[in-house]
Amino acid sequence: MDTKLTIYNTLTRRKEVFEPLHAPHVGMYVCGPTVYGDPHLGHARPAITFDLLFRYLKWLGYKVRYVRNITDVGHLEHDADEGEDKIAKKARLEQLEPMEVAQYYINRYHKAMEALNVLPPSIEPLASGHIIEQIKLVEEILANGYAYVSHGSVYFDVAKYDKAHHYGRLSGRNLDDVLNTTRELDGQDEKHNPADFALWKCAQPEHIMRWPSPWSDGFPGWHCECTAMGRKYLGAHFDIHGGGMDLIFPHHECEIAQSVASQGDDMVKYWMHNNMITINGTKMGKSLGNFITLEEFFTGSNALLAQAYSPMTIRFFILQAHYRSTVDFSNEALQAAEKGLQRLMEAAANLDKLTPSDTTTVDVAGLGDKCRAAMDDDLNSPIVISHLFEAAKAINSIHAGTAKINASDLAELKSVFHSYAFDILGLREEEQEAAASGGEAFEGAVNLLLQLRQEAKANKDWATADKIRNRLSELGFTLKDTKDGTEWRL
RNA sequence: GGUUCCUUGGAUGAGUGGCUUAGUCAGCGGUCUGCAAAACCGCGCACGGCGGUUCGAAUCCGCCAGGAACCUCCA
Repeated sequence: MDTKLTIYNTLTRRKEVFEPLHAPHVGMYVCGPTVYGDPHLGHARPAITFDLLFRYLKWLGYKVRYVRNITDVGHLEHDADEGEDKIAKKARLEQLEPMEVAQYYINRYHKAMEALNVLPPSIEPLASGHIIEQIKLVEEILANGYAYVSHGSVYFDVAKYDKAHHYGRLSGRNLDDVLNTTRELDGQDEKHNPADFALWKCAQPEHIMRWPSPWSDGFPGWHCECTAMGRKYLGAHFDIHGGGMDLIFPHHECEIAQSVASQGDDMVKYWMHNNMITINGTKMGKSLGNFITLEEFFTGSNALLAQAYSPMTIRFFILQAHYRSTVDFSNEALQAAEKGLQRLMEAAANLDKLTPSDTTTVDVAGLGDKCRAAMDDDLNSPIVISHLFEAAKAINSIHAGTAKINASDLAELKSVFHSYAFDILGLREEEQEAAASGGEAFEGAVNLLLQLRQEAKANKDWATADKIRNRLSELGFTLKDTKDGTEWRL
C-alpha cells in the first residue's frame, strides 16, 4: 500500500499530503473545552474527530504528541456580563472557589470522554497554569512593536500587523471587512482600532481570577493560551492545529497573528476544523440554549430524547458522518446508528467464533487496503464503516454456514476488522458491563430458563416455550435461536 | 451587509466527469424457524431549479431559490 494520508488544510482550502515536519514525530494541538458547564453533544465532535486522527496517526506508526488544552481562565461575556469572567461569575453564584468550579467540570468532561472511548491526550495543559508563558508571549509581541499598552491592558495592533502580513488569511477576510463589521464592545475606547484584540486585560475590582503582570493585575487575552502552550509543548513549528469551525475567526486567526508577531512566522503547518452538530438545522450551542448534554444522552433525561443512547451509539453516530460535514441530531438518526452499531458489534462477536475451512468463498481480500484508502482520504470514516459492513456481511454468512473462509484469510480478516473497528474508529463492545454486573449466578439462572424452554420446545409445548421467551424479552433480554441452542444477551 | 460553505432516495449519509450513483435505518419479497426474532439472499426509491461547457455532468462554470457557520464567548 503506497497511498499517503491527505488532510484538508483550512489555510489552503484543499487536501494536502500529510508530511510531518519531523517524522516519525507528529505534533498536534487541539482546542479543548472551556470548563464552565457540562459537556454537550457539540463537545463530542472535535474530541472524537481528533481522537480518530490521533489513533490513526499512531496506527500508521507515528510518534504523536497530542496536546489538548483546558480553558479555565475564562473569557469575556457579552452585554449583561460585560467584562466579567465566566468562571468567576458562576463561582459567585454557586459560592465556590473558581478553581473548584473548573475542577468539577474538568472531572465531568473527563468522565464523558472516557465513556466515549476518547483517548486522553499526551498533555492536557491548563491555561491558568501557564500565565507566565502567556505574559512572555505578550512581551515578545510588544517588543516587536505589534502591540501597545492602554490603561493597564495590552492590545494587539491589527492595523500595523496587516501592513506587513495579511490579517485574515485563514478565514478569508481582509481588514476592511473586519473593521466594517466589528461590533461595539467593552473597552473599545482603550483601543486604537476596533479590530484590535486583547492580549492582556486589566482586571476590574470585582474580578476574582487575576494574576500580576508588568501592566496590571489581570488576566491573559482570549487567544494567548493556545499560542503559548502550543509553542511550549510542541515547539515553534508543529504539524497540526485542530478545533471546531466556529473557532476559525477570530480565535485561530488571532493565534496566527500572535505567532507571526512574536516569532516571525506561523507555528502551524496544517489547520484542521470539524463542522458543527446541528439540531433542527441550527447549531447546537451553549449560548443558543438548544444543547443536550452528553450525560442526558447517556441517561435519556431530556425532553428532546425519545430514549437513552449509549456512548458508543453517540460515537458511531458522529463517525458515520465526515468530520467536515454538518450532522443533524434527530432521534431517528440516532436509533438508526444504534441498530447499525449493534449489527457491526454482533459481527465482531461472530468473527471470534468462526472456524476456518480449506477454501474461501467470500470476497474479503483488499478490505484493509480499502479501509486504508478511505482513512487516507481526509479521514473518511463513513467509507471505512461501509467497508466494515461489507465485512460484517461476509462474517455473518460464514457464521451461518453459507460461506467459507480459509485460515490465512480468516487471520487477515480478524486483524483488519479489529484494527479499524476498535483501534482506529475506537468502537468498543458495551455488553461486558452488563454481563460483569450479573455474575455467574445470574448467568446460570438465565441459562436454566432457556434450558426449560428448550425442553418445552422438545415436547412441543409451544405455550410454555413462548411464555419464557416473551417474559425474558419484556425484561430486556434479546434471544437468538441458532442450530446449537439459544444465544442471549441483555 | 461581508466572509466561508451547503442543498443526493421514506430517514440518514458517501461519492467530483463516463465504471455497479456506497453503506446504515425504514419498507417489500424470499430462505431459515413450531411461530417469531436474528441472520442470509433479492427488490424498489434520489442527485434544489434554469442555462452553459463537454462525445458524456450529481460531479465543472454561470444565474436563481432555499439553508448554515463565522463576523461577539462558543466544539
